[in-house]
Amino acid sequence: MQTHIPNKVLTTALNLFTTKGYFSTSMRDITADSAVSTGSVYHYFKDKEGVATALYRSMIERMRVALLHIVSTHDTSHDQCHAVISLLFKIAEEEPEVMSFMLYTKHREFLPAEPPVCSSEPFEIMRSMVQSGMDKGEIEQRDVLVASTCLYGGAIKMITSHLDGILDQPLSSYLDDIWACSWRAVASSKS
Amino acid sequence: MQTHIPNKVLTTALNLFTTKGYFSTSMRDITADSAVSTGSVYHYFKDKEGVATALYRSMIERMRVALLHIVSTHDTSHDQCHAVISLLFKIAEEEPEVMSFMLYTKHREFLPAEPPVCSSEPFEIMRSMVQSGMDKGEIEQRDVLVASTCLYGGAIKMITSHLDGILDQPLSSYLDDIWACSWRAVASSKS
DNA sequence: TTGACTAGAACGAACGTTCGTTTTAGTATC
DNA sequence: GATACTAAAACGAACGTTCGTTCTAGTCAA
Repeated sequence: MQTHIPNKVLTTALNLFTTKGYFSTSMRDITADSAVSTGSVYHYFKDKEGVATALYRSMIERMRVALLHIVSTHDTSHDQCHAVISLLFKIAEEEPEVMSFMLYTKHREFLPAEPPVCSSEPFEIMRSMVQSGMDKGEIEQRDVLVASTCLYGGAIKMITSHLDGILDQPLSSYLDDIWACSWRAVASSKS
Repeated sequence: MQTHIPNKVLTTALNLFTTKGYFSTSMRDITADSAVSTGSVYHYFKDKEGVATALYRSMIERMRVALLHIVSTHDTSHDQCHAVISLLFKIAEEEPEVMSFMLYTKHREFLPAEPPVCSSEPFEIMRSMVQSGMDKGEIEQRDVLVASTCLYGGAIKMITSHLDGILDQPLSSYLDDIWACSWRAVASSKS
């Protein structure tokens, strides 16, 4: 049972946005499901877009912290990137709404002011892991965007498949297989 | 200059849906930009969703035909899959709206009746290429969904990056690089 | 009493859609 | 060939609904 009103609103909004979509959830839906009155919602948030922005920012921030923690607790790019994909899979399974809103939602459509997810700080941290892997010779030299896209692309596609419900097995059971493919795509030949 | 009304409507809708998003384009926008009256639009299409459905179906069909042609004109899975990615890159560059609507739009939000893109026939054909590659020993044995996701995932992510406008170079200049990574991810060790 | 908070009725704008009408194109009648 | 009729196509003003938001009234701590 949550008591803090902004959190109640954000949690409700997250659920509604990911199940019905941003445009198909009305402020009335949010007030009804969260049991918070219209007045209160507008007291804490400027408008509907403000709710979505707050949600988006809080998730970006959460990811940023988690990724920086991974960087500081793993030595090789190999281990860092593996930890990233493990983390993404874990969140996708335990909190699919969070992953869904972060990866699978076209924020541009209702958050025109925010930069695209791929330009966000978390994705930049992920790319910097790849870059340092290339500097150290773990990862073959090539355009860092290409390498990152190939390394993470498969895993992310797998997550969206999971969110779409087209996977037979639990997502985590694919982790080793996906990682083997993804790493092989970019690893330098000497490793 | 188009004269066939349904085509005028569909072309206009495609442009508006991909630039403003489905929910942010009104029927008034469509009638204004296409210079077709409200009455005529509703004469040819049941409702707004009907316009989107027709658009979606026509694209799926177009892809289906193109992919079957690739299958029939290339012998190895290697060549087939390479041709697929080339085709996707070509469409993404020459008709970004088409790619955008096909790959990057959350159809589920406004086309709840349609199956997700990844379950559509085109994607099934793409997976069958991978499956036959595994049967022939070109591609390492593993879950076909995992292999397909890894093989195509990077390229598709690259396309969405292109559509987001975060690429420095023209998309096609990344093709060889991406293909090298992608194929290496799944190719059997003996090849 | 004041100020932060809550409540939900009320508002105006914008939406998807309908519908009565006009225009067009084709066909039958003389 | 001219006329009358018909059905489909095209039109756009108008409708009812729903939306995001505002506003006024009220509550409760301090």
